Amino acid sequence: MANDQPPVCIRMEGLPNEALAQVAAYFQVLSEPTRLQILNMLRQQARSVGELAQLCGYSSANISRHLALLAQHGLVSRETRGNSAFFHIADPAVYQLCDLVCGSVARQLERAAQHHAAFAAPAPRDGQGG
Amino acid sequence: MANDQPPVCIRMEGLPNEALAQVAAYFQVLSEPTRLQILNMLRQQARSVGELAQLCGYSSANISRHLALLAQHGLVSRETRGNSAFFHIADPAVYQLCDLVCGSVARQLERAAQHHAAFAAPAPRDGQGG
DNA sequence: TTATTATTTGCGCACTTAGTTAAATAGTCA
DNA sequence: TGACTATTTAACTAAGTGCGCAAATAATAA
Repeated sequence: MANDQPPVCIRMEGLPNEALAQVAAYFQVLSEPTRLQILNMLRQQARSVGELAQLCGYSSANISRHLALLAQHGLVSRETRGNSAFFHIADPAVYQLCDLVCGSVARQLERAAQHHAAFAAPAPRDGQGG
Repeated sequence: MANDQPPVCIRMEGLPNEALAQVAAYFQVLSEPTRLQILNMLRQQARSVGELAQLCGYSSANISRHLALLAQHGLVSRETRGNSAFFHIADPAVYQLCDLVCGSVARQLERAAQHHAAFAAPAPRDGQGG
């Protein structure tokens, strides 16, 4: 399977509330640092539950639940190997998403830093913060 | 006002946990149907708190809190007009994000529907569910 | 000034969720 | 079969969140 991402050209504008709830649910899956950590670790290769648990510093039970949620929303897929469960990324679009958010967060942090600097400095002279 | 979105080329990969928490926080802001509704309503024009409250069917207090959160993360901006507070989109990138998620959700729903159909019918023939 | 309208904030309630430990389930090996 | 390992699920706790109501705050009008 090379390209399983058809351009589903859908816009959120005009979506009924039911559909908005689905979109919100997807965002909610990504609203947890631990789950983002997991996604980061699966970026290069598939990993088992125990492996991810050790890397994250949490219990296997906890990571298993996170993985179940990620799988439920189609972000990761499960594969049984021996008596372990390996998970790999199922929807690479999630990385586009995360990178977009990283950009927005970075801009916001920059703005906040300038705002903060405006209180520390007596007069805003030049916008070339350094 | 042309293009105030410099390509901040940041990837989530390799981000420290602190930064991941910021990214997660941004996603969390978008993980509420009411807030997505608000963003949808601000797509075309700025609106006041009371106006949004009426359109959403919630109290002004509730909408005010949602708007404060959105503003705190740089998604909307506040502007005082008369004795009303008007809010407008500050980070248009949020719509890219939402549309991307709409695509992922749509793909996931399609997959789920096929999965569901596989259980309902003995042979996958036609999708005319009633 | 007071009256009116709009927004924000304090408080409580119902509900959700991330984390734990312990028990249940699934798969491998002898 | 039983012993062992890995994963999942159940039960629970602590913390967070959305909501409405009511009070506080801000801005306009008289």
